[in-house]
Amino acid sequence: MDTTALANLLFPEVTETPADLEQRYPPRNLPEGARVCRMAPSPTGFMHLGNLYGAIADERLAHQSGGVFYLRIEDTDQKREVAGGVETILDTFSQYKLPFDEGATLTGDSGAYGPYRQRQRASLYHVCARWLVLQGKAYPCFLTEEELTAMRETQAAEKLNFGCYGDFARYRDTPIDLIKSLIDSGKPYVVRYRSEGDLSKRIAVDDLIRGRLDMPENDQDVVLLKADGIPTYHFAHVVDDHLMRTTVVVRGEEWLATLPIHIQLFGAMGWKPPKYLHTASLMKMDGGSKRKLSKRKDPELALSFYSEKGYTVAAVKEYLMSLLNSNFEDWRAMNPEKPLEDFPFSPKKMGTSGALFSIEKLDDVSKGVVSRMSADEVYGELTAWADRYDPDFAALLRRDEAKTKRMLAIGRGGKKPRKDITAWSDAKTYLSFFFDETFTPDYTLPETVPAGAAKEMLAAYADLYNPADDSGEWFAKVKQLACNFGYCDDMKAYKQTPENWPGSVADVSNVVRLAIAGRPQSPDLCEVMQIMGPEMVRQRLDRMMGAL
RNA sequence: GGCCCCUUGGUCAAGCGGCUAAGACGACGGCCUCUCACGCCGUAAACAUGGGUUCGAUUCCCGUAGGGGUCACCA
Repeated sequence: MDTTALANLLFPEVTETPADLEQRYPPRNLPEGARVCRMAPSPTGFMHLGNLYGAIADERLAHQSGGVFYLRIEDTDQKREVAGGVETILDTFSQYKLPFDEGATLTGDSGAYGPYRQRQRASLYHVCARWLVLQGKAYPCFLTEEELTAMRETQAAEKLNFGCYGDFARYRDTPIDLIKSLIDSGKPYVVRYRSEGDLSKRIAVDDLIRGRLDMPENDQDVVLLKADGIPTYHFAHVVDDHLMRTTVVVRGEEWLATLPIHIQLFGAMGWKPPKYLHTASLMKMDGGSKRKLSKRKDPELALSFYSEKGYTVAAVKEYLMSLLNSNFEDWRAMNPEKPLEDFPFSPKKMGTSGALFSIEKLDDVSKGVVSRMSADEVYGELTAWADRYDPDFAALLRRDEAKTKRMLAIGRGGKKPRKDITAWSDAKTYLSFFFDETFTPDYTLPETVPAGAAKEMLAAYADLYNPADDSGEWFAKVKQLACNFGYCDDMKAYKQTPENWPGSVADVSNVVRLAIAGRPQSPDLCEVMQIMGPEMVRQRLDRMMGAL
């Protein structure tokens, strides 16, 4: 076979060789140990937890080592591409504060190893594919979709492995004249790698978290270039990660099965493969068993889910980091105030089996994160969230900015801060009683207080109430009120012999709480009343008395 | 079906030949307490299974089972 003639027939426009590309994209000049990692999403308009999970590992690995973290857009599948897909990707990474050093931008590229969109790299893949053809390692294949399907059925019937290999690779040794006439007749074709691999032979590959892997060689003639001349993932990965000088490829474990293909292709090109780090997939409990999170079935996989609920960026990252590195939680407990970037991230600490995503755990992490924020920070983030998802609420927050901040400051800042807020959507619930517009009281009284008594208590309290009272004076008055109505003002005594009283000071204070907050729970009532001010307090006392 | 990965409480997980098998979330109970939230104390709860190797296996090896993934001109 005259491979030169075949190469010229297939790639008449190609004049360069891989050696030329080596020159154009020389090895990076980086200090020893610096890692080059990439985030390589498809612009499908859908960013999910898995993307972020891997990206955090990429970003940490790169930046912690003084290396490069770059963005490459894998747009080789036009069918799945969505308008604005790249914008979504860029927005997500800027929102989650994972800064790229180079890569695709909204309008083009930034960096010396571009282009960073695979479709724009077509000529690069062609140079490499042509070279493989020249070496006799690649050939055009004219198998149609129907023929491929039929092949698979035969293979299934005969209990053989699926795929295009050995004798099934019918176009391997097609004479060049026939190839030429098929091409001239307009028959579409793909370019396949001609595999010399043998399933009975083994290869060893090292994975950064799994250690040495022992796998069979690849014997499949995989597609390098699709009929439209655009590469498949396999070929694009090899060409791009080599020419872009990636040193660590972080990707999901679903790529483990095709790793022998990649190793084979790197070998065929005469290139050294990068290091690999295959992450465990995020799982979810479904019925009785675990399964990989699916974007069709699981709304919580989409990052937009967390934005809408108002989970903070910091909380989602912290939670993901705790899944990524098992010792992160301990480190965080020791270093509650340090930025995430100070944590010494290590691939060795990553787990190999799929972690079940737990929203309860996220909530716990989230409460901790929010409780450590200042009232001003909470106000700022909450308002920004409301601007986007709940403008009416945002307007209330702005109108009463100073008071809202004081409300948010209750129980904040000490050693043991309150943890009422998980995400901004429930901050709204938490604050709802504070604004007349969202105040929807439920005046269900404690069982120990009849309506008539409650009304009298409120009237009596209205007389006692002094806006200037501090918490000591405030509570003294509530106790006095309790006594006046024959309720016990000593909780210890009451718990010993509850039958001696109609109820306790807790019930009495809850009547007042009901009037002020419209519900049986609230943060420190005295503080709340001070923030509301006498006018609002009296209004609310009157409102409840009227309702009873 | 072939191949690959994985297997410690409900969940996330320490462990890396000898331990009463950590810790966290969740659950439950209690304390604190004017409610709630916090905090504190406590309880229940695990090495999938069968063979080896060894004085000794959660830990090493093999098998089995189970779970997951992958076998596209998708990534």
